[in-house]
Amino acid sequence: MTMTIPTTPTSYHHGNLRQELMNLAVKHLISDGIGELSLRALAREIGVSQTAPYRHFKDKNALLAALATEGFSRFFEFCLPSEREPRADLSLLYFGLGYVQFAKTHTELFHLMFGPVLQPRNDYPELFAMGREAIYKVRASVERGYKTGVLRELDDVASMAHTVWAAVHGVATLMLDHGDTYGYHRDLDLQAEKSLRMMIAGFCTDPTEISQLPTTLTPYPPEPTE
Amino acid sequence: MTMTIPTTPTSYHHGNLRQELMNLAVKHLISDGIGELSLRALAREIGVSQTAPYRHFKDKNALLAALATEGFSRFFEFCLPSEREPRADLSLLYFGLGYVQFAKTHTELFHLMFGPVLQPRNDYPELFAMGREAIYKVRASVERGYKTGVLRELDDVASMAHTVWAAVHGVATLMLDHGDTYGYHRDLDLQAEKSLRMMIAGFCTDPTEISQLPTTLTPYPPEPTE
DNA sequence: ATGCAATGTTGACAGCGATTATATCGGGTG
DNA sequence: CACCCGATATAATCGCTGTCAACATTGCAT
Repeated sequence: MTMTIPTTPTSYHHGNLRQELMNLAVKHLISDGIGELSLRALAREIGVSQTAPYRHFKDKNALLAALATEGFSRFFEFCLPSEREPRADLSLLYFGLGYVQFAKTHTELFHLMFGPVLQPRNDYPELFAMGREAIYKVRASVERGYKTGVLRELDDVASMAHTVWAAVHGVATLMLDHGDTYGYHRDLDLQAEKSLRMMIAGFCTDPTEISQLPTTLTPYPPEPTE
Repeated sequence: MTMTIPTTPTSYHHGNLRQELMNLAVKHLISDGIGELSLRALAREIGVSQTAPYRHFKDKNALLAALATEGFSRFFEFCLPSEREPRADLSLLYFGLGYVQFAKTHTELFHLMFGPVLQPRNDYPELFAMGREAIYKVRASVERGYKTGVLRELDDVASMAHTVWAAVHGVATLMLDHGDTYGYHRDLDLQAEKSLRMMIAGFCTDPTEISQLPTTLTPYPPEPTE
């Protein structure tokens, strides 16, 4: 009887199936996309019966929802620079840059979190809550921007936050879903950042800070390393 | 031997299968969504064998691509007010409003046309061309706006058009995919229009025209009539 | 008329999500 | 210690799907 930690458990009960399913699912999500992900394939690869996953997830969408929820945790890390930035206008810019960066490096998770696959959201309360949390972060920045006078008070806080969100969301999704309409170049990253700056600058009382901030382009390419 | 026009053909050959498949597919797309659409179900409902559709579409995605391509034709009609408007800034606003309106009334088509389902676009040349045609329309407006001096020359025409596109696209997709994060109200339409105006106004030398134009809200609700 | 390309049919295969009933484990209670 | 119960995994199965290969029918051009 092996007493090793069950990395390769020989026992009847796997013991860590839920987590292992999610880990493997993320991998397949990255390499094959949402549509190709199959519960059966996951179970097969882990070496467990094809119905075992159903002990941990009510159905396939429940697994996807769990992935998306976990994805939000990673997403919030991408937005950390935004929360640490005291200037509200720069904070919004950092939020946008983090948003785009996340979309680029976790494309399939992004589609899961922000796309139409898991709808209506009411069926996934945790996921719903995560979305709310995200928008609240933007609202906080906008409110701060109003108080400090760096943002133009074009509308109430909620509406303004929604607008900022829409701007950022548009840049990111357009980059993902229509990137090949323009060709997949470094230009795309650059264009995304330019678009972000243009729009956010339009919300500022003094746009010079936004335009003067040095570019945050990450070393290109992340290029599918094969 | 009935000589009636084959609305209900009794002959071996259907004669109009391709078009009928597409019509029925659109219907099912509206009521059931992309994921639920099944070639077999379509064939069954039309009263034809389950493999007959493959004489007209290489695979399921080919049918979806055809739908998306056809969808662009309808889409361009929604943008007609934009092309008829001589003032370039208002033209962009109309483009955005048409875009949002289309997304709301043809949600599933919208997801097909602008979402990640049919990717890479290289596999669907006509679809690809349609996307290009759309962006060219925006570019034309931007160029006109530069020449007439109503748009601020924040960047070159292509970049500026991309940015406008991103703004509009963000408003529409956020409305569709995160509408229930805020609740499905008339407020959503209103918010979309406000966001559009805010962003486009930021691109104008004189934003008063944009903000003074009367609201274009259509009678609410389209409400699932069921 | 005849032959060919386009169109539709039949039958089959593998893969999928999901359900039901059954087997195995492990921890807490007597 | 023995026992039982809940949590977990299994086996067998259903109905559905996309897709393929081989065959049947049609209409049009020659």
